[in-house]
Amino acid sequence: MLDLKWVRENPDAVRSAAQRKRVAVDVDAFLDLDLRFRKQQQAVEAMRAELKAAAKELGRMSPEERAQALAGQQETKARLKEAEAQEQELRASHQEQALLLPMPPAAEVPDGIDDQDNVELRRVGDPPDFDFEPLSHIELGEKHGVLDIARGVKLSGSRNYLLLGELARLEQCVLQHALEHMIGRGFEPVSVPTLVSYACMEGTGYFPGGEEQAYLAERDQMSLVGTAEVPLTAIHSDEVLAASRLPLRRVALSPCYRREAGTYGKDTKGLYRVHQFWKVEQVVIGPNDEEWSIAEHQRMLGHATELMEELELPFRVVNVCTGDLGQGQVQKFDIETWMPSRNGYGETHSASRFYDFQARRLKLRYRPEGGGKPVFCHTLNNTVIASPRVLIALLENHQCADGRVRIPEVLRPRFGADFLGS
RNA sequence: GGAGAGGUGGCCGAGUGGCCGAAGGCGCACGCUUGGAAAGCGUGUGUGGGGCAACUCACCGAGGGUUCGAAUCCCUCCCUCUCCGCCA
Repeated sequence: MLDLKWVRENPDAVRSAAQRKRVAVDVDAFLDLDLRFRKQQQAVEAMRAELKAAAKELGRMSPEERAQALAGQQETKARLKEAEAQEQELRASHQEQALLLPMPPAAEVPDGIDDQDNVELRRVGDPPDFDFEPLSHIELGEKHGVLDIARGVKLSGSRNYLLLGELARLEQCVLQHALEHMIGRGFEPVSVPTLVSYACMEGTGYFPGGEEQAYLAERDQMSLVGTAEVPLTAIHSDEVLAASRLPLRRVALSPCYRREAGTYGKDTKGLYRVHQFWKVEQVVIGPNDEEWSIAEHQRMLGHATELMEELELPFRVVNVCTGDLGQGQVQKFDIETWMPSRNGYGETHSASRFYDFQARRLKLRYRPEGGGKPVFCHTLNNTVIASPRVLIALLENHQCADGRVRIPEVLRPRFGADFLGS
């Protein structure tokens, strides 16, 4: 949600934001509607003021006088009712359209159409140079009897899977390690609901627009989240926090659910694109300060890249282009990890900053130091680790000539062995 | 699932038809006091929209209704708590 006063004063900035992000939003139509809505609002308010004043008079009148004056009151009430109906109509479409206005991307976001135009910022680590024919994670998983996609599909349809034995354990080790990685950096671990209200989805910017991607429990008007960003960010919605509590740094390990509608035929093999996965997600709620947000964004990115280095995985960081940005995102950095079977980098992390876009929708505010009006917070989020996608990288990059998979040093104490499949 | 109680400002809590946007307290801000602090005293302090000035409208869980007039009466829904039942 944008500040509508700002939108009225800076229509060009909104037009340009829409253009850069390649979203179809008619700013002029919105401004026109906005004007008509406010006019109608004023008309309604004038009538209400009239009625209110008259009601006070009536209270003081004698019964005979009152009987006479009632007729006029009834007539105004009838007119008001009509005007209110129109106002309601205008308000509904006004709100609907306001929710679609795009947050302007930061100046340093590259222009582009889709992920092809994302700009690589840096590479860390070198893709492995195998002196044997490397296997895909599917082949590796089947070879060791730790991955069963066919039966996952039998249970739940396409894009479902079973991890067994050592691979199931490895997954838990990675997730636990990631969680502790963040706790060690001052983040508070939180166990969150993953079945949430529509308000949470709208507040974080996924609805309206993302309904196709979410599993809905329609009978209960709930939605399964695609990321713990949703509950974590919405924890303090409709609240006014004390400034001293900020920033709130939190991390959650949760299951995530995505319908992956419109991806038929894309990444159909293996564990890359699945309907259900685990993710450790970091979310920060901070003060309304762009400088601070920018710095925190880098810190959060660092938390994830440090972990990837610990896991000894080659990756690169990309500056996501305007066309690939979400409606509310100001800037986004993706971490893409090398996956030999793809012979390329595959997205494993996504770090976004929103400024007050989500906070406005969530009514997430704080009272500034020294009192004063409540101010909307800034919010940011980033993946710490997502599984099974990271398992692709772990299995494929660390495979040995004999088919075993080397476990990175940091995970060995937890995993209890140096290799998977020995 | 059955029975009951309740949802009021940043928080607690009074308020059963007009004098209530709402007592009182806490918290917070400013001032006094102090060597400094605490305590104490005084003053101020809800949110959002429109106008952007005076001012005005809305909001006492949400939505409807009754009434000239609703925090207060009626209906529906949501949520919380207690007891019972069931159960991970």
